[in-house]
Amino acid sequence: MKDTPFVAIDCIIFGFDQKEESLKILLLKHVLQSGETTWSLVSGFLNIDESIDDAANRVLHSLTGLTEIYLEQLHASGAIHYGPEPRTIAISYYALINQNAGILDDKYSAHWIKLSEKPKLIFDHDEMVSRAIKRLQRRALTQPIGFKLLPTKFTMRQLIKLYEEIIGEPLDKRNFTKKVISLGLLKRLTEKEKNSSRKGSFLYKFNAEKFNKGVEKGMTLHTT
Amino acid sequence: MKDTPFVAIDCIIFGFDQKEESLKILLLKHVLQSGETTWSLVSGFLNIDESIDDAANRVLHSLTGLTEIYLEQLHASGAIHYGPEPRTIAISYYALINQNAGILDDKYSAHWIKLSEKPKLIFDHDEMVSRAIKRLQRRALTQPIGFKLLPTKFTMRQLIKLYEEIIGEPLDKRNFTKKVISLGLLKRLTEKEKNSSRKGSFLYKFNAEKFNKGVEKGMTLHTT
DNA sequence: TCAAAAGTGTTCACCGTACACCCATGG
DNA sequence: CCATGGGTGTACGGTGAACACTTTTGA
Repeated sequence: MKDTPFVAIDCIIFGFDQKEESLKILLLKHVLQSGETTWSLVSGFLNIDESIDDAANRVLHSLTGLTEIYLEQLHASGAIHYGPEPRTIAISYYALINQNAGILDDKYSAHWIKLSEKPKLIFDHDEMVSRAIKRLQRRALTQPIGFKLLPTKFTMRQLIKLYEEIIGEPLDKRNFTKKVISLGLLKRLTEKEKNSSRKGSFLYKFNAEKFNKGVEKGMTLHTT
Repeated sequence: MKDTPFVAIDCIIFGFDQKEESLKILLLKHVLQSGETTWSLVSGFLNIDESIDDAANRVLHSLTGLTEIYLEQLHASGAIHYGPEPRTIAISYYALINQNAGILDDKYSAHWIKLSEKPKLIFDHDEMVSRAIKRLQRRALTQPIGFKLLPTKFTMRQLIKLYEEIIGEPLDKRNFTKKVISLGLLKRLTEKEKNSSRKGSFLYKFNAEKFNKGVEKGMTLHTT
């Protein structure tokens, strides 16, 4: 028996589907020789000559083609009698993608799945996902992290819908708008987006300077 | 070269010295053959046949004799070119000890060191400590976790001093007392502790039921 | 009698929350 | 002209924060 375990890297990748206005995660579909189908997180193994953060980036890039991703370590799990043999410990990361979660499917055999429609995953990946959701919820309420899931220009409606998806509760439009504006995190552009409504709605960008300060101060959001 | 890394477990163990009213961590002193002295966290290696949580408990117990400890995983670190060869990744845990941080020194060759007097530690243990302090500070402001550092019966003064040590700022006695009482986390006993003052001060215990609810609701503390 | 710690209330300012109507425009 | 989504302000209550004096009793 080996005396050191394998180290797996598992990534919970969140994306916001702007069309469906829903939060999704990127999953890999495996078709076994038996014909059975299983699902897993985007995963790989740590190489002996790379740091674990590098490994997470490599895994993410090689399976999705994505780069410059917000990535944060979540947890190391290493129960016995659960998961693959030989002995493996798993380090999970969660990632936020600021691109429309509807593209890049076929090329990489990864699929964007609505959180509410998530199939059962292998090993302890389900537990990792629920841990990632909790982390995302906590972060969203204390840091302006949700912005990392949106494209450069976005409407206030998209921002609200995104936060509603994350925390799983409806938000008050006026209070939310007031809050994010008063935090100074946003720049309203003069452009309007005209597809979604007859009136058209303003586009916003992030105010990058204030953004970083805001992370420290925290960002409390109104619910209901 | 091996293709899987060693997995180290490093524990940041916090204790509250009631005599000195200061927060301390438990460190191991190593005297090298050269006569040089180095310091490290309480550490060990993951065995192939135990979970990582079990490993943390084992390491903690074998080096301190302590059991039934509050333990929480912090982070996995695994940079290359830093730390021991052969390749090792380290999983850090932080622990809170509810016993007076002045005992059990000699028996286990571990030393309680004031945070302000912490020597430089080996590898990336300093980084782990600062991460642990941050975590403890955050937890202390949102969960009644600080109670885990006190004995069963304690005075309000001790509780305040502990929180002041944790967050590194003075607290308003009246506001703090009001807050913790209103949260219902405490039971005031009829006993008084008579050593610290002529008047004597009431002893408190935790209200275990409300304690767990309080964890969910959060506990905000007054500063200044 | 005095020193040293314990105990206790009030006021103010801010912010989170609830809540509803008019605007612009493409069809 | 009307349906659809966009945009905006006010009033109330709760809570965090500031702040000082009296009590007790061992030495």
